[in-house]
Amino acid sequence: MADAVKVNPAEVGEEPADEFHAPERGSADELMGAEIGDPLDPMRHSAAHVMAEAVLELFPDARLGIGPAIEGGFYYDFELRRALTPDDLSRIEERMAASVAADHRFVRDEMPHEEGRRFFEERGQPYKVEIIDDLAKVARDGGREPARVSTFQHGPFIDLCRGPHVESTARIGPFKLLTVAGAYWRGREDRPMLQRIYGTVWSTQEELDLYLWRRQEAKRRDHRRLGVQLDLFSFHDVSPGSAFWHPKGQRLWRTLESAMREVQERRGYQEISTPILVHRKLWQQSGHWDLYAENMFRVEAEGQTFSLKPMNCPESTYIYRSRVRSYRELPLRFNEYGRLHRNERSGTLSGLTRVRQFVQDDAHVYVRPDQLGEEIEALLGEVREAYGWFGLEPRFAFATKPDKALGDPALWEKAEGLIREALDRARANYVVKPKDGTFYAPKIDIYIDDALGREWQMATIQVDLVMLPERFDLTYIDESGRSARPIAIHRAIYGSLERFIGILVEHFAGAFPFWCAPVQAVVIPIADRHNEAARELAAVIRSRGVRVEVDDSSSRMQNKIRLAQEQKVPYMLVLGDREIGARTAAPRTRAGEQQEPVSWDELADRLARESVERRPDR
RNA sequence: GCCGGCGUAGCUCAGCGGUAGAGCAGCUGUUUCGUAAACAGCAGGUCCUCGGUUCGAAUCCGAGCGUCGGCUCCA
Repeated sequence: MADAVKVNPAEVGEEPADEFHAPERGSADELMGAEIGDPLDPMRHSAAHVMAEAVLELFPDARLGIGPAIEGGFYYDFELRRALTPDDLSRIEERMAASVAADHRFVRDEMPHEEGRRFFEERGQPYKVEIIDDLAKVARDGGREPARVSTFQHGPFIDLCRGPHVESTARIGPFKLLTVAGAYWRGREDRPMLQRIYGTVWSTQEELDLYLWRRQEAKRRDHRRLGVQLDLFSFHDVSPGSAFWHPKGQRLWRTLESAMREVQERRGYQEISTPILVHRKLWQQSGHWDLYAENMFRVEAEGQTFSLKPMNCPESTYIYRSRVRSYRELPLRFNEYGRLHRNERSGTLSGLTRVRQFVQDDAHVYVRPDQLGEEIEALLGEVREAYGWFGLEPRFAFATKPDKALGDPALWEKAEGLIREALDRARANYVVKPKDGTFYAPKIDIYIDDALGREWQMATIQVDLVMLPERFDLTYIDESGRSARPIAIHRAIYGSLERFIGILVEHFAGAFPFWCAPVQAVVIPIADRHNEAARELAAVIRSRGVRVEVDDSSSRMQNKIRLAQEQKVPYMLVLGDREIGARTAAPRTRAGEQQEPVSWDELADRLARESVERRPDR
C-alpha cells in the first residue's frame, strides 16, 4: 500500500528492536495503538472473498492463501500457474462487479474440524488445510479439542473464514484493484511465494476517489521524482542505496544540520567524530558481530578484518572512557554526525527512505540515575523545538520493558517511572506500548503525520541501562568517591538526515519553508540592462546570509518566473526600470502573492530576519 | 535475498525483427520584453551490460546489474 508507510527502524535511530535492528513488525499505525478495527473492515474482508471468487472463476485451479482487510482495503494471496497481468486485474474487477450486482448473501456455516479438513482437501486447497491443522494444533497444545471450523459462502464461493462479513455482496462499496505483488506464504522466506492482489474499497465513490487522489498525490510528491526536478540529489548504480548530494541538496542538508547544531550547542552538547572504519574486535565486544554481522560491510586489510560502522554508539564510549569521569561532569552530551553504513538487502532499498549509507543527528548522553528524568524532559523539548521548525506535531510512544530484558529490574522500574513522569510533565501526547522496549532499554519513539496524513516514525530516545554502560564498563566517581554506573541515552531527532529530507520533500511537495529552502530568493532582471543592478541587489541580500541567485539568462521575465515557480523558490524579486530607479524591489511569493515594493536594505533585513526565525509557514 | 513490472538523448516518453524519434532541457543566433513558456536553427543516443537466436536485434530468448511495487496485517 502506498499509504501504509513502513517503519524503517534501522534508520530511525539507535538500536530499535532487540537483537540489533531486527525488523520490527507492524505498521506504525498499529504500533500507535490504533488496532481498534475499522468499521469498514467487514466490507473490506468481504471484498476479498468476492475477489477470490472472481479469481477462481478465471483460474479454477488457483490455490487460496489468506485474504484479510487492511488499512484502506484488502488483499488476497493466490498460487497460480502463471503471473498475473494488469489485464487480468481488469477481468477480475469485472467479475467482482458482477458478483456485487448479483447481491449474494454471506452465509455462515460450521463443521467439525475433521470434516472441514476433508472439505478443503477435496477442493485442492492445501493452504486452507494447513490453517485448519494449525488451529487444531494450537487447540491441542492448549489442552483443548479442536474447535469446529467456520466457513462463509456467498453465491458459489465458500471460504474458510471466521468472519465477520457484510450481509450480502451488494453492501460492498466502490472498489478498485491496485497492484499485484509477490508475497511469501505466511511471510516466511522458506515457504512458497504467492501472488498477492491488493485492492481498495470504500463506502462511497467520493471516499474511493479521495483515496485514489491521495495515491496520485503521493506519487506526484515522491521525493525520488522531486529530488531530480529540484536538483537536490541523485542515485547511481555505482553505489546502490547511497545518495549523491547535489549543491542544492547539500545546502538544504547543511541548513538542517546547523539548526540542530545550534540547539545542541545551546544545550551543552559537545560534538565528537569517530572513525568509520573500525576493527572487528570492537563489534565483537559490542555484540554486533554475532547479531548484526550480515548488515555490516566488511573490509579486509593486511590480514585484519574491519567493518564500516553501522552505528556510532560503541565508539562514543571510547571518548567517555578516555579519562576518569567525575559525577560533576555529568550529564555528558556527545553529539556526532557520523556516516553510517548498513548492508540492507538489495530488494529493500528505496530512495532516501531506505538506504545503505546515511548520517544521523546522533547523540549519546551519559547521565547519573538522578538526572535521568530532567534530561528526558529536556530531550522532549528538543524534539518539539526541532519539529516546530517544520510545523510537524510529534506524537510519542513509550515502549516498556520486554519479558526478555537484561539488567536490574529495580533500575528498569525506576527508569520507566522517570520517563513516564517526564512525558506527563512535558504534557506529551503519548501512548504506552507495553513490553515493546529493547532488551537493554525502555524507549520513546516519535511519530508524525505528514501533509497527506501518512504516518512516519521519526526520532527515538532510548534509555540504555545496560548496553553501553555494562558492556563497555562505563563508570564515574560519585560524591562519596565510589565508582558508579551511568545511564546512556541514545537520541536522534531527525533520525537519519537522508530519510528526514526525503520525508520533508514529500511533506512540503518540494516547497520548503523559507528558512531552509536551498534557494531562498531569485532576483529576476527584466532585460539585460537590469542585470548589473540585479547582481548588486543579490549581493546586498547575500551579505545578510540569505541564499539568493540571479537569473540573468536571456529568457523573458515570464519564463524566469515560471522557472522559479517550478523550483519552488519562496521569493522572486523582479527588477526593471521602475524598481532600479527607486532602489526598491517588489517581491512575488511562490504562492503568487504580489507584495508591495520595499527598499533593498529593508528587504534584506526582512529576509535575514525570517531566515533566523525558522517559521514553518513562510 | 525472493516474486512481478520497468531500463531508448540530461528529463518525460514513443518506436517492439529491416540499421533510432518527439516534447522539454542544452548550445548558437535574433529578440530586451512587467509577474507561470518569445522565435529560429543546431547539436545530442555502446537503445543498461554480457551472451544467444537470426541474413539482420532497441525490438525475440537467457543471464547479470540497476530501479519500481510488494514480501507484517495471520481462516
